[in-house]
Amino acid sequence: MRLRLCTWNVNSVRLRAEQVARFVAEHAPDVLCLQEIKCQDAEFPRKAFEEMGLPHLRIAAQKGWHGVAIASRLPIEDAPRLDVCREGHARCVSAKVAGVEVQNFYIPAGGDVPDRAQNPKFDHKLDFFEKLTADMAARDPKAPLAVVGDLNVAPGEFDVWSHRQMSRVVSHTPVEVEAFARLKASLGFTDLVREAVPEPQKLFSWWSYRAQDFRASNRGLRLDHILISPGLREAAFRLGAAAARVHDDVREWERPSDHAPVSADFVI
Amino acid sequence: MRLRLCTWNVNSVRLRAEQVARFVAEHAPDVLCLQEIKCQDAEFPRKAFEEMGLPHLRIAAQKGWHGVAIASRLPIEDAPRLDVCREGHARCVSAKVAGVEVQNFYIPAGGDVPDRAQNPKFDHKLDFFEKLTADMAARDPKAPLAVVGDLNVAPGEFDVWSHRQMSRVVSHTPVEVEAFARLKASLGFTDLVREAVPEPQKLFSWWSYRAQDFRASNRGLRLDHILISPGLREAAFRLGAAAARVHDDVREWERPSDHAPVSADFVI
DNA sequence: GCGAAGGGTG
DNA sequence: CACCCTTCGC
Repeated sequence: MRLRLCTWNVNSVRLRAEQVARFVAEHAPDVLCLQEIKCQDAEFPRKAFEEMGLPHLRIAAQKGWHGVAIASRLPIEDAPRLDVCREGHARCVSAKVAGVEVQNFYIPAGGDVPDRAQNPKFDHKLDFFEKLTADMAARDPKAPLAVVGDLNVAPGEFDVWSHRQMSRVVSHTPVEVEAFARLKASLGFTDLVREAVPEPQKLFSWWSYRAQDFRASNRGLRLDHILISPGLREAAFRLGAAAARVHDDVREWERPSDHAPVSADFVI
Repeated sequence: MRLRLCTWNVNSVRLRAEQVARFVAEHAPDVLCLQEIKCQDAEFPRKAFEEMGLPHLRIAAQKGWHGVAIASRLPIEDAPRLDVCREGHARCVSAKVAGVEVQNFYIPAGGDVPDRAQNPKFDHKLDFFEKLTADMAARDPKAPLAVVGDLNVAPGEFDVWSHRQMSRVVSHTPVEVEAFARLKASLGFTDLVREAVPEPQKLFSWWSYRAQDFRASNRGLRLDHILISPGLREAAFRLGAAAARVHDDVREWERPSDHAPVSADFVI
């Protein structure tokens, strides 16, 4: 069976309901992980997701800010609820679908100043990575697990439009890149989208709203990720190469999110 | 030549550009007076008005609030600029089109408490009426003049959904009704829309956004007016009865203003 | 630039 | 309810 897993920072699920429906109609994800739903649980457009064919939901929501959800075509079983956000924000949600554990995160952006002592938001971001890394280090690598979401770090030099300029900017500073690398190493994760689109190809999943024409300037960052455990590698590579991509055309739609969806196919 | 003069409180001309275009396409006003354009001069959608066939503009604008404009199919000449708003708001704009002077006003709503001493907004509203009345009293009645706009007073008992209840509510209190009557008397104005739709017919031009179904409850007010000087009466009645109306169907359109357009035809 | 938030107005 | 404002975050 093919299992298509997608992750998308929608920047308000209520304002983006139409675009989500279009993406689901065009690409038929089996599991859709959302970040920045920006609504309370009761405000989530459940009916729209039912009509899209994704009736099974796990939602972690709060008023107005953050918020994550997993919508699934197939029934959802419980998966461990991680306690990695010290501020109590709605930034983590989990599910087990077709035997695969999915952990969906919206990691804090981290503010402007890349200094833990000066900037509590940056400290929170690194603390989030540390807690998450510690949890993953204790896992069984053979269990099928996907860690997905807006991790708010562009981990490689080809994941940013300018490695030199971005090295001083939050999302691509050395300390964040190292935190990402430690998370990846903790369980031997595969960065699946990067495997499918190898370096030195540039690959982005986010472009600022501030650019007039995001295609022309193309000052993007790859912030949205699908990391898979060793136990899920076989399912990802059963057809040879990894089938994973960024749906950057979605960034051109009417009233888009600033993030594009990212998807990966598994055979399970 | 037929001259169709319309007035409409659009409640943001930028958000209502489509509805204005539709109204102009369906009713072909020669002169369209707008209130509550809610934008600065540079933000006014000039191009859209050119495309509607109303390229001649007079705009009195300020940031975000109030703001009035006159858009015309025919060239505009200068008309007296009245200094009747003591707060310096963008509430007055004038034009002379085809020999007819048009004075377009957005008179202050006046707040909640109908007491000049307690409520400075109510005092401002009455002061505005007094200054305007004084200016009009000094005019030549034989000159063709139209005073139009959102005057924020429902002057007659059939201009409100409930005369008894509204007599204690700002817009229909006795002191406002008297202020309106004095303005009307100052130059011998004709309330043209009321002439076309005589009492005791109820006639409204505004319905609150708060009502679920404005047709069902029909708790409207007639706040938008076309007053004409004795010198313009002949042009209004040349075909017998006055051709003036409220376009209440517009209140049912998608994303409507809370005010409906009002129009009057002249033969000049 | 584009989302939220709360506050003010009609 | 539905516009404006400002502040905030990304």
